[in-house]
Amino acid sequence: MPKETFHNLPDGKKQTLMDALQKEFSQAPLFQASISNIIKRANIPRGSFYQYFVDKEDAYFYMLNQMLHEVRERFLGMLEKSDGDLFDAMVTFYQTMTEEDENFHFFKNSLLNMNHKIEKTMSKIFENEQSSEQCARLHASIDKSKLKIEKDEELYYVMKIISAVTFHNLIDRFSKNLSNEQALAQYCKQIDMLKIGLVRD
Amino acid sequence: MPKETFHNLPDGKKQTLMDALQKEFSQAPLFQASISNIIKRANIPRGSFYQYFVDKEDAYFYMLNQMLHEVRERFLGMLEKSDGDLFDAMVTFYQTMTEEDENFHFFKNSLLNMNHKIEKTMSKIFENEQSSEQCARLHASIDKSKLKIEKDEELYYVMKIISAVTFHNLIDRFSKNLSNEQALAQYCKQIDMLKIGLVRD
DNA sequence: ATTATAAGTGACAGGTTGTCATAGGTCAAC
DNA sequence: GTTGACCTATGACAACCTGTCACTTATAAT
Repeated sequence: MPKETFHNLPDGKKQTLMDALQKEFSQAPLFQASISNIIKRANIPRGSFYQYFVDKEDAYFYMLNQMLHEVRERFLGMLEKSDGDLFDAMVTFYQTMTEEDENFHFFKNSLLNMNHKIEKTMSKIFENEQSSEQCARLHASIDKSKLKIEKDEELYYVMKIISAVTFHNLIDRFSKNLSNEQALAQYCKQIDMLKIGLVRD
Repeated sequence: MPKETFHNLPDGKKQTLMDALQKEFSQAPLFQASISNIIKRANIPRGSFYQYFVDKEDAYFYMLNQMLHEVRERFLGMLEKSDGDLFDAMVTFYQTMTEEDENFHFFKNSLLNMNHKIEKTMSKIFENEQSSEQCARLHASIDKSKLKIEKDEELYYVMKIISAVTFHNLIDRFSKNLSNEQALAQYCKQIDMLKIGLVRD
């Protein structure tokens, strides 16, 4: 987490710094991004950076969390719009993630170089930890009657499966540079298979 | 790929170097491993390393591929032993990957810091690219009559789904330090859900 | 004005990487 | 056995990067 000092910063300076972070992390994945670049861009001295953040990771995860908050809201919105149909919402979600908005390159880099810490953070979009309070809203928005689950706990596994497959498809889309149409078709195919199951009755 | 010079090395020296690589990459993930450490361990001068490999990545992927070759053989063996039942074989495979053999830490590091390039390489275990010749043996070993697929092409998606879920479970197992029993139970649960499908009929 | 507390700063030590000029070995041919 | 072609070995080096720290400057409160 950023240090107190960062939060005390006047809005202008804070924004400049955020922009610098955003640019650097859009250009290179976490492990390749450099603090030197960031401070050059933000035009702050080296010492100041360490006044605000513990290190590169700290800054990165701050950014990432900020962005994910929006994404999560968007996802919950989709879920409500699709009357609690998890699969429909996921497909819509998948599509928005492949659209080239201002955060496209940031997410692309993050997905292509996703270690377990990044993934854990990203999974918050579908907040899902067993016994988390935060996930109440998610649980409330999903129409469970459509799902083949008996206990609430099983929803946890459903979410795990779906998010695993979704992230993998996004990564595939980016690493192979598939067209949006191709990638979407593949994703939908897989979602369908998840729905009906993989073994013959 | 390692340079010619590496292959020309006398076996003893080659082995020493491989051991040094293996140790370094077991101790730290690719992005944190250092060439300086490797050459210290292997007791070779800096210039020599670059005589053998293009860079750290080159050395890493050489190692990884070597190891994966064995793993793949093991997996195909399991598949045959379980009479072509893909799901049974996967569960056995999952278990062997969580056993603490000599390569345990190497794979743990790789899984916890798996970018798309590492993942692509690892997926070779379940070699599966559409229109690849290499995957003939895999296709031959799987009893497709047990699967809900119509065209051969659909097997591609089945494998994608299963490997996505499997890798995610392995990562979960390692990052949360679950016990083998706990982790296996969760994995089997998810495999079952994949088999029968996620939506109510 | 004085003092305490917070923030800003850049030179620096210690580490890393990839390169390159130089030195050393091997082997076939003359 | 000398020559030259070719491959390999070597470590000093430039260029970079990170995290720290002693020091300066600002702000606020008494």
